[in-house]
Amino acid sequence: MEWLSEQQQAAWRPFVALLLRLPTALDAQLQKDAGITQFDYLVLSGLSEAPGRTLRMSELAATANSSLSRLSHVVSRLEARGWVRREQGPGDGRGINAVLTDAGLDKVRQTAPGHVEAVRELLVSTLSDEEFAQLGAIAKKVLAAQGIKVIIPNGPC
Amino acid sequence: MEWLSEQQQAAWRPFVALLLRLPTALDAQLQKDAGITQFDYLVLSGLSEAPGRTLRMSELAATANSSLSRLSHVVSRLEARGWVRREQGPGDGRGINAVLTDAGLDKVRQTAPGHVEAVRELLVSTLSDEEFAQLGAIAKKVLAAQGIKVIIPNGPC
DNA sequence: AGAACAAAGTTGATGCTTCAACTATATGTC
DNA sequence: GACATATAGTTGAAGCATCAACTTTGTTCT
Repeated sequence: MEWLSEQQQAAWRPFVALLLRLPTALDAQLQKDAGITQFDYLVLSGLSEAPGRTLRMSELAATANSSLSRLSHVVSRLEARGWVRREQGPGDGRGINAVLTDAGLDKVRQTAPGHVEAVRELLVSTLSDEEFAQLGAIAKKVLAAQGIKVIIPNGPC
Repeated sequence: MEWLSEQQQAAWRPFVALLLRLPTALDAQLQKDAGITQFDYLVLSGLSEAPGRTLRMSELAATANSSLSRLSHVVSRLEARGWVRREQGPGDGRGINAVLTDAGLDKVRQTAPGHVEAVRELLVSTLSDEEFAQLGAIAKKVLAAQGIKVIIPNGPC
């Protein structure tokens, strides 16, 4: 059983700090400006980028990196706010589609600029292009080691 | 107002995925093996490394990267479990010290190996030394841009 | 076709986090 | 010295995440 070396600690600690602080900061911005969480935003924007603004719950969970249970609760809340609607999916009788409503699309469009700006301010602008690319490559590698493939839709953020 | 470029998205998405998945995975390990959260662990181990196993609430909050409110709740729970005790601090009449009890120290010692192993497995082992160092440097830089200095005590993890 | 098992989703309970409001002590200012 | 303001910390309420249990539908094997 080995502890972390001093060099490893010197990398690990700041990373843990980032893991705690960045989501808090991003959530605070979204909560304040739009009354939603980052996870809500991920779900809404994930749907907004999907063909027909529609995704099966399990696929949406994959793009949002969440459990199905978490997603189900969140979709219920988003549904109650009129931004998402559930539909029985075709084919597989178990499949449920989450569909982004027009109001939901509006919400994403209103929310995106502020959120993108926060991401820029808090993260992107503080790093060189090369560093940011390194960060992405490292994240990808770590996830790949756990068999996770990141889904990259083509949207604002 | 600018969106993220395609290269930036290609870095941002995996990073978001990591931000969501890694804490979940670490929390799951600690919850399963020790019945505590990662944040609990951070508080306990932070105290275990402090002189006299004692830190003022506000200092502890800084080392654990948390709000005072969150810390206060957590310390109350840890106190109820017999791992931490509150003491009136000397000097400043407002200062409260959190002190790690013997039982608390035992808990950290029992918990640390499994947690360190999880960190190794999930993160450290998947990266080269250089990559891991890069990750640390990047995290440090991002935090520094927000005026946050990371406190690095000398403990297992 | 029937039994066993797996996959998709939901639900309710429990515990954690956040926010705003509050108390108490310290510090600065006139 | 009194007043205003800032800092340290706590608390309760509301919202969110997680886990286990459950239902329903699909798949596999014989």
